[in-house]
Amino acid sequence: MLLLLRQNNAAASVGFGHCIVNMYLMSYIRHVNYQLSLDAEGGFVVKSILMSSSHPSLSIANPAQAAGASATVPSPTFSPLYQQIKALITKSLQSGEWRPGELIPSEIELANRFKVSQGTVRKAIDELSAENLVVRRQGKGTFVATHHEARAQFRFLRLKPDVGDAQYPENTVTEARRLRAPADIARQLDIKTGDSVFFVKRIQSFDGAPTILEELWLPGSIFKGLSLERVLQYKGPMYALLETEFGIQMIRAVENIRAVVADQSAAELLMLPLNTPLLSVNRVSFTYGDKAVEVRRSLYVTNNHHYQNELS
Amino acid sequence: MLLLLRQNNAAASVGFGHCIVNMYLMSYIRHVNYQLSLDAEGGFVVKSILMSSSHPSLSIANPAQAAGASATVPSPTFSPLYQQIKALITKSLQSGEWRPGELIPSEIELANRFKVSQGTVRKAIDELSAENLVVRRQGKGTFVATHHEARAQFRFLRLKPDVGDAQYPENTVTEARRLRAPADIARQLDIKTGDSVFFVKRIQSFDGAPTILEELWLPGSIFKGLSLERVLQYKGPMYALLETEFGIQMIRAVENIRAVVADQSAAELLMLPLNTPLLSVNRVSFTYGDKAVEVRRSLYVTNNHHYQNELS
DNA sequence: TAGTGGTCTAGACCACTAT
DNA sequence: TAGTGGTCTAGACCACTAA
Repeated sequence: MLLLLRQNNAAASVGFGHCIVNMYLMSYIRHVNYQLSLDAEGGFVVKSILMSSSHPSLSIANPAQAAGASATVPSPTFSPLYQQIKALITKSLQSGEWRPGELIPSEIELANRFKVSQGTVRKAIDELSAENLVVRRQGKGTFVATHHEARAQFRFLRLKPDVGDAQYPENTVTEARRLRAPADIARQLDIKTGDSVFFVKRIQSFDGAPTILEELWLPGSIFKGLSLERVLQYKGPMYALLETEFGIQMIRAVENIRAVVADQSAAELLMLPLNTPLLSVNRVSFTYGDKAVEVRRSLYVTNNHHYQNELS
Repeated sequence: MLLLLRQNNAAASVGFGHCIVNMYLMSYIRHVNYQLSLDAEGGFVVKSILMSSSHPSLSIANPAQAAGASATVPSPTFSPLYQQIKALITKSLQSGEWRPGELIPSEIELANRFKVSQGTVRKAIDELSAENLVVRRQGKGTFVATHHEARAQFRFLRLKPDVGDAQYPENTVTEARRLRAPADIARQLDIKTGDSVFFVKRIQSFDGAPTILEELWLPGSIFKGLSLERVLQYKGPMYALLETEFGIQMIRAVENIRAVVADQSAAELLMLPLNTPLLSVNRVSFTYGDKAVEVRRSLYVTNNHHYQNELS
């Protein structure tokens, strides 16, 4: 059951199943309490709705959670309608109702489904598009973003050649196995030290020159069944593999960058003199719900490349 | 004189002075030619407008420039109305009609001025806000962004302490003088080698520890009268000084980052051992119209700090 | 030709700020 | 209370795509 709280609607209607409860929220409503019970299909049925009025300036704070129903109901807070719609669409993206690369329903369809105007759906999708979760294509529709696309290849890779256009790196995996999470990795993945993680070590080369040496840690509980064979066999971006095989989409990442010098091991693997300065990039990647699903520690050779960043 | 080309307006009206020419643009219009002449007040007067029709699929390409009037008329291309409004507002920001920190006219006022709906102005301002050129404040109005503000201090500085919150750096200027632009600097500033530039060298410290060693080059033609005294005297962000004293706002920057090791000079100034790895950050900053107005080469000590970047 | 997203309008009510 | 930006709607026409 969906429950949307809206600012600007005089109608009050209550529905069940996959439908909407429109509530006339006037500013004098202080509390909304409602009782829910499970119906035959595992959904919720509204047993009662209580509202109490109070001072006009007081607003309504998260009635769904107050009712203890936050676990299953999509936790509608008193946020703008388009934000609630955005959250609902995001939930469908997360649940796999529409898979990466697929067309999502048109704005008009979504507007009908959620019983809001097209403009409100549009604003929700505008934000999703700005966050690169979906891609709009005029005349065709709106598509779920995917890592299987030329455009997406360099979305998370900021290392550019000093001259010429960005190229696809050539991949050499040197290690890929399951191991127990060290404390620092576990902390960044929000799991427990010693929990199972899948570890990958690889070298990426441009024009035959080893340029990136990186180590990846992926939570074993999420990426069950990942193996050396699968990693070796797959040609293409790692995030595309994870998306297709495990249904996990990387949608955001934070990188912390430092300067270091090459130690013996790095120098050998990157075919550089000892103590060559390198960029150390520590990335944590997130999927829906701000859940960390990858730690990646990379060393970038910046002799003929640079890390490019736009500020505004 | 303003000339707006609009997609969705059945009215065709022609006005003079600070007003608008609404043109009914149907898709069969192939060319728009108009002759302009100067009026008594230095503005333009429309002498004639010619349109020729053609195949429906052909669109109109920049009639103002075709008419040779691009120098004074705000070069209205056949872009969406809100983009044209955005360009006009940007022009007013650039010209200083509204100064940094000041309130700009309300959406309704701007809508009246440009003879468009409030919604169209809103969409234009939405984009300006997303680009950090203006700041919206509900109930108060829309303000021109400024570097004189706590929030803006870290807009262009991505170096964060490993522990604790970002702090204000302490500044030590070691050099500030006029000199002739070296070839590489000149190229990045889009000026000629040997042209006058103002050069600043300074050290920024956090908690007394020298952390950033940087050199700045500013085009002398733009920042006339900049002096060692002025730079030493001013306490606060460099960009705030440039904004206030010279009316030049930094609105965008591109950074290229590499790893290097400290040479003798850097090691001494940063009080580090020789060959300590450092981040080398080469920044080019831009003002309105994508005009480069600063080259900044910084060395960041990343022993207790890191360069933080969000990817999405 | 039908369907999609893109632009534009007009009008309503809201929350927030200042007077 | 008046004025601002924020949300929401309904409806129109546009450009683009594909059948």
